[in-house]
Amino acid sequence: MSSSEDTIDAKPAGGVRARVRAELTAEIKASARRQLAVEGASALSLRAIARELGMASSAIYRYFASRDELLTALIIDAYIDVADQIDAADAACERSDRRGRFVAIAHALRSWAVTNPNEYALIYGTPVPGYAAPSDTVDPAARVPTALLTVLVESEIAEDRAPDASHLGEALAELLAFTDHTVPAAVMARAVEAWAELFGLISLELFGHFHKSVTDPEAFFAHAASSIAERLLP
Amino acid sequence: MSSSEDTIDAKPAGGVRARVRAELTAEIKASARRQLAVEGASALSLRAIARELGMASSAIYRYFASRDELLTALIIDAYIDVADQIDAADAACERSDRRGRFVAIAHALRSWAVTNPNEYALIYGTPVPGYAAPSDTVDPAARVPTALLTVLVESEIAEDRAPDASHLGEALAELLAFTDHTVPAAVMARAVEAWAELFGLISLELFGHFHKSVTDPEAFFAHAASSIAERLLP
DNA sequence: TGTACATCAGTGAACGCGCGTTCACTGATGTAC
DNA sequence: TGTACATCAGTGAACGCGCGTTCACTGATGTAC
Repeated sequence: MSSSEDTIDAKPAGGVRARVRAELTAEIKASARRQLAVEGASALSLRAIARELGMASSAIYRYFASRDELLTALIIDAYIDVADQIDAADAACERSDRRGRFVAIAHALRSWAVTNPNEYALIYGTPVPGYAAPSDTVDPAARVPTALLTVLVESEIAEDRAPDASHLGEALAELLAFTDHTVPAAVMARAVEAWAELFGLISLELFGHFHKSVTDPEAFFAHAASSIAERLLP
Repeated sequence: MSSSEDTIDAKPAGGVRARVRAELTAEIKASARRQLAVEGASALSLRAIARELGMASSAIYRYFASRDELLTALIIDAYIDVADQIDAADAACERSDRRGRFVAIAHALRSWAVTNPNEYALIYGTPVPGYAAPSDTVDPAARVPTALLTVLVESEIAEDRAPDASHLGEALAELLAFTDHTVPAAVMARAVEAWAELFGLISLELFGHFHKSVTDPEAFFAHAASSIAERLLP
């Protein structure tokens, strides 16, 4: 989190060299993202990026130590990007309108996915074989589920009206601890179900399984999102 | 569907050559499946298969005209395999126990996915870039959703108790026609939601997003499946 | 049952391609005095 | 302000690898008479 270097507006501003370097780093990532769209993550090629940028393939190594490091940067960027969109959508809502916030978050998620299908596939689709996500990706990855959970936590669902959720306490222990046990297990279970349904809807749509069945995925998603909200936040 | 050739037990049985050919075809697919596990679909290599089988790489072309044709065969096999498992689970239930049938289908789906994560990723994960699924895959792919729908159709949900589902008539037109309009739009919407949630749960689990949150995915899936059944089949 | 011919499986070399990564290098930009 | 040195970006050749696919070929297995 040494982002202080980037935001300082002092005279040298990190120097001309640093600025040019940041720009080229961004260009490399942009070119890589364009490649994702055509070939998919596992076909991401440093040489193809260098070709598009008109530079020697070896020059990429001044910016990323390896192909995997580039992939990691793309993954982290994608997580940050969705999370930012989601947080913005949430922030635009009346704080007390929890259903509205949930629906807004859901729509922000789908919008981002439809606009950036390759980034979506990168982080929520089949993991790239042979690639092990480093721990840097964990925090950004947690922001989306956290945003969904926060809506829950801020609503005061003290009562546990769902039946027999005690047996889930163990399966969801980590999550319950994460919210300091302010959310009862049965409610948490419904939240995880909602989370799964949202991602299921988006994945089925983007990966082609709604072809010839759900012909208007956007309309259907809108319906599903509000019906989940009703179920989740009574 | 020329499976009659395979099942005939007459003397020549298609000839020795045909039998050997079928066996080697199966061996090639088995080796390919083993590769999926290690490298993922996009890294599937005909040369690696040939190496494992101890034959010249060019020999594979006596069995599959191209890499894509092999991939298609694997995809179709995977669809058939899940669907067979699901149908068997369904068939083992009391016909009238619709909730039981739904839950059995759900568990068969997850069991298959957990046992064959690579085949699951092949058909329900990120599509292989550059690969266009031929129309032969459509029918096998439809069997899983059809099994889920059939449970619905066979229950007599004549009443449409959910509110304002008329606006979904268009989005779900194909599905409603598929069931000869015996299922009202609102119920169909709940069915698609259920379908999405099942796949969402399985995908989140298999693709690593339950790590450190849902620590007992099997227990949680069991809970979710039965709560979906209650919601879907009141 | 035996012969003559057609079909097919499998071989091994080759074509042309792309890839990630390393390395010694040139020249430009920055830093210290 | 000017010089001397260190740092860094970018180059181009090379290493070693794997890939899908084609092709002319050798033998073995099947078929027709």
